[in-house]
Amino acid sequence: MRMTQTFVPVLKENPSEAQIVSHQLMLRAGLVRQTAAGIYAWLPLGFRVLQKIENIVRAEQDRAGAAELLMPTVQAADLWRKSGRYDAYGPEMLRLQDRHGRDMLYGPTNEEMLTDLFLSSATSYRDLPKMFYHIQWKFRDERRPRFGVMRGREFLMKDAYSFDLDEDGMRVSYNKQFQAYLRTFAALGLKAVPVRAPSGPIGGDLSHEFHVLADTGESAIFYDAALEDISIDDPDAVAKLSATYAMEEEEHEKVMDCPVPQERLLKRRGIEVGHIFAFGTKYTQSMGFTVQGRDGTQVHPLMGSYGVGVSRLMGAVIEACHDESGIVWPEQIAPYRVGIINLRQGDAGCDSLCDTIYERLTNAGVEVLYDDRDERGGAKFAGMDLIGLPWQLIVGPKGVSAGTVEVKNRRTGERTDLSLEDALEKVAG
RNA sequence: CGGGGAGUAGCGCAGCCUGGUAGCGCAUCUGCUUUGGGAGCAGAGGGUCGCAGGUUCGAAUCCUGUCUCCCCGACCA
Repeated sequence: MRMTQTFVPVLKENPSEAQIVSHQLMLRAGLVRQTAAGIYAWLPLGFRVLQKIENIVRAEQDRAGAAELLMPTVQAADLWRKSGRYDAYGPEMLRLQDRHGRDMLYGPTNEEMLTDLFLSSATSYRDLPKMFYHIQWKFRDERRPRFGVMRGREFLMKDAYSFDLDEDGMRVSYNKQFQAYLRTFAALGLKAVPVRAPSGPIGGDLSHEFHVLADTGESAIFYDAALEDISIDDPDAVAKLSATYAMEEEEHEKVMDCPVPQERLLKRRGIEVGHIFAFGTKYTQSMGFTVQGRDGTQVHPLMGSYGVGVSRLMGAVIEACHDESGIVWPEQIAPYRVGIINLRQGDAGCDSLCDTIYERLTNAGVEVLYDDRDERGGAKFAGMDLIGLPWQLIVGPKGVSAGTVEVKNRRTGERTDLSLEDALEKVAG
């Protein structure tokens, strides 16, 4: 993509509404723009990142055996009256009426809808276990939206729902999602800590929150240093992690005798990016969902639900991956892999070398953003650093006459002059 | 929802106290000079001062109402 063809409105100054660094950088790098409190438009660069995060989440859900579907954003109030949550949910639910005066709502979550969908076709224990997920926009009318995309009112969320015949099965499903979460956050280049959580209003007794470690995180978490030695590739990772001490500050303070010796107890800040629950029959009971068991009796399936804040993750990644100059994207989710900086736009030698690089990388399937604007070098350098693509190829008159291209690694700052061939190879990965 | 703050040019801000018809930086446009880390000079364009009432000869400025946004707290992916 050429910079002159896409839309990347970078800002030199910090917009006054942004307080935390991820919010500032998202606005400055032209990823998003706020349209109302807690509601954002995703600009071309931000949208690309969002889709990449989504695809990583999707890949791990598929691997865990969850079936993807897509449920609507607008739901009928009657569905929620069945479960009793229409009245219980409170002002965070955005309620509306259609032209006939029917009560509708913009979905804050989908337990009712999915249970209702599955209930009519699942009649036997043979239909279980089953796990579903979808990635959809949700709306929660937060009292105070803040931190940009990290606590918006409208947000993109992956939520998964599992149905099992018994406790053991429910635990198996729960662990599958647990494992999927470990893989997902690792694939995003993040360090995430599973923290035992009070399950709150959804109910049930088995629940974990996943916190991405970042100094600017909202919540403080305490955990056993041993947790850091557990590899997610360990087949017993879930069991080991579940057994290792990790608590949010508030819960930690309630613990009388912390089982972790002082010298091994770590305190870090984290951003909650995922939350999993196993809550049993809460909705299958209220929604009247039963299947016939092996012994002929009717039983309520046991459910779990599993959320990942997809749009929030972008904020979390930036909190964890940035420096003074701007964003430093992990390669997997960078909007483009390579940025080309033409230092002398309009100079025949520079233009043609840039065109060659652009075409060859594009043909090789490498995602490239070519800054072909008629701007001075300084502005292009600063802009490219701000946007944070992993690799920069810098083309100027000096290099053109010397037959070299400068390759810069955004993360390390390392810069090397290479021949065209070597530069292309280095950057192609 | 309680407490605080802010709405003036695309962005960041001053002016408001002590009413007299709007200014600065960045950005934009034109020209010239520049060109390897957000260029220099000269010129130019752009604002119903959030909105609605009121006071006044006269309101960005004073009064009332209202909308929006931000921050701190209590709740959430």
